[in-house]
Amino acid sequence: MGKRFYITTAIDYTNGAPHLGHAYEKVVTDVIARAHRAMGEEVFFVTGLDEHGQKVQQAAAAEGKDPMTYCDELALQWLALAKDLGLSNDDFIRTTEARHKAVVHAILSKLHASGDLYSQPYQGWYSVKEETFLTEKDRNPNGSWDPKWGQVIPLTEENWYFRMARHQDWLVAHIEANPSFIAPACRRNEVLGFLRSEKLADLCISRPASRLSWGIPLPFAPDWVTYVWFDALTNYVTVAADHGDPAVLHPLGLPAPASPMAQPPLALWPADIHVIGKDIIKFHAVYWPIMLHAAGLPLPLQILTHGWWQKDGQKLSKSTGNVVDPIAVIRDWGLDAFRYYVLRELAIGPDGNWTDEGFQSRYNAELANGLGNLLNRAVNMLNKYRDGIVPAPSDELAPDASRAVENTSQLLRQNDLQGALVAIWDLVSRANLYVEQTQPFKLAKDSAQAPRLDQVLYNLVESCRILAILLAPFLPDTSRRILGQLGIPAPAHPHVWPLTAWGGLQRGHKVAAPQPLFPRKDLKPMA
RNA sequence: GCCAGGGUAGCUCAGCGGUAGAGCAGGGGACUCAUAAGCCCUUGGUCGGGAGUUCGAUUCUCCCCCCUGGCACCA
Repeated sequence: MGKRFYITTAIDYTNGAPHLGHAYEKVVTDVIARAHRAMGEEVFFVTGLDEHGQKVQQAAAAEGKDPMTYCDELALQWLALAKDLGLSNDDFIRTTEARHKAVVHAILSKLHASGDLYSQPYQGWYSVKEETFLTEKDRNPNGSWDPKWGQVIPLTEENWYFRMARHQDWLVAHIEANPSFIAPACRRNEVLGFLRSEKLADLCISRPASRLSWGIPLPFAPDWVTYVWFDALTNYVTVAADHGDPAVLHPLGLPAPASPMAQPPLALWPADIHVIGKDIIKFHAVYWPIMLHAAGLPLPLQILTHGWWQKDGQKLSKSTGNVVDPIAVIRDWGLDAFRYYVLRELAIGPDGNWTDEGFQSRYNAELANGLGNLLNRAVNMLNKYRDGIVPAPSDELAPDASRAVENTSQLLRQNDLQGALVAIWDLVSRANLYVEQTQPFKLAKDSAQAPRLDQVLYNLVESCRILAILLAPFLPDTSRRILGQLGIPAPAHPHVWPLTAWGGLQRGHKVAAPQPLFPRKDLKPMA
């Protein structure tokens, strides 16, 4: 039972419909998962939903539904998104599942027993209308409360807290000793910056059940439910526990689960990468490591933080209609066009800007004119001049192909998906240039040049075959379609990287008919 | 306010001591296998402002201006 490469997305909070940001994070994670599979690793990729909490409770009530029904209905929408995005996830976690409650209870019980949790009254100003405590920051400069809060009353409430401050020095040391723990580096610096300058406050981990019923009760104090942290973050170990991972079961004192999911048991924990958005970095780079440390569990190896998307230089906003609907883009342009644009346009880290013009420009220039046209002209010429029969191998472009494979592999290992696509397109450009330099359409007119034409055609279709393999993690469907046109069946297993070796196409092999991969589209405003 | 990172061709960015580069966009050309795609050539910048160090600064130092991100419950 070898340790699998375990990668997660953040779980999404189900108080609305999915948008570009959600879709982006999932695509990034999917590509990394597929890349590791391609390069020979056993991978476990999980995404899911965070379904508890006040907003869900309120949204359900507003629709006259009980929360579980509300969550079940929304979950269908999110499962559909995962399918539409072509995700290769191995599990899908929902925090309302029984398997999750068991693990949350186990962690909380362990921390309670070890004295890491304590209860304490909190007194503050409470908005009855909004059902939330207010702070001095919510107060108007003149000391009054904004009318939007309605009636504001002083309220005392007992809650449970998690001792964090005593782990602060340990965490700083851990981050310093593990430079790749928080990526990219600018995020690491930010986390170190505030960890060094501010003393961590203990974390309030509960809400009275009387005020928030939609949650997991504290195992040692059922009049409270656990509040977000131990509920949402714990999902990552829930999945491992549910698949029978002893690295989680033993420290938490959990029995091996009876579920079929745990047969055979998998070794998942610790996670290799948590992919998250920059907005939740403190939870993943500060709270989560401390929670795990206190519970005696190993830490994830990397918190990989991506940026946010804007549209036309403006913040995405439902109220102003400045949104990108990933489902609509996929419907109109195809899944791989969507995946390509978000991966190629934005490196993992900085914020990005979606423009319809940019999308169409990359679609036409890079997918249609670059990759698609290369395949089309290569397959077309082989059909036209050699009845689709592959000639004897020739290795004129082998060094270029192997450079592309080498660069792509290296960049993928660094999670530089954007850089890897650039490296792959270097080969696309090289092969297109090769056509101009060798002019096979002229060679075809002179029977004395037949041997030379054979060489050129082989180099072209073989380059296309290697491109299909390199693209498999990024554009799985396109990869299959290229192989299809080359008359090659889809690989039987995901560990395809050995197929990047030059010379895979055999003499005498018959390719299929050419068909445009990405039909060119006229530039016009997107629907 | 504090911390960090930036301000270089129309756009996105690389360069970081020896008087500027790429991709895209714009302009021109030869070709024709191809999704009128691809290929070749090309216009275009007092490198945010000022001072200093230096034989010499886009590159180093200082000051100023502007932008972005972070500063503890938004992917």
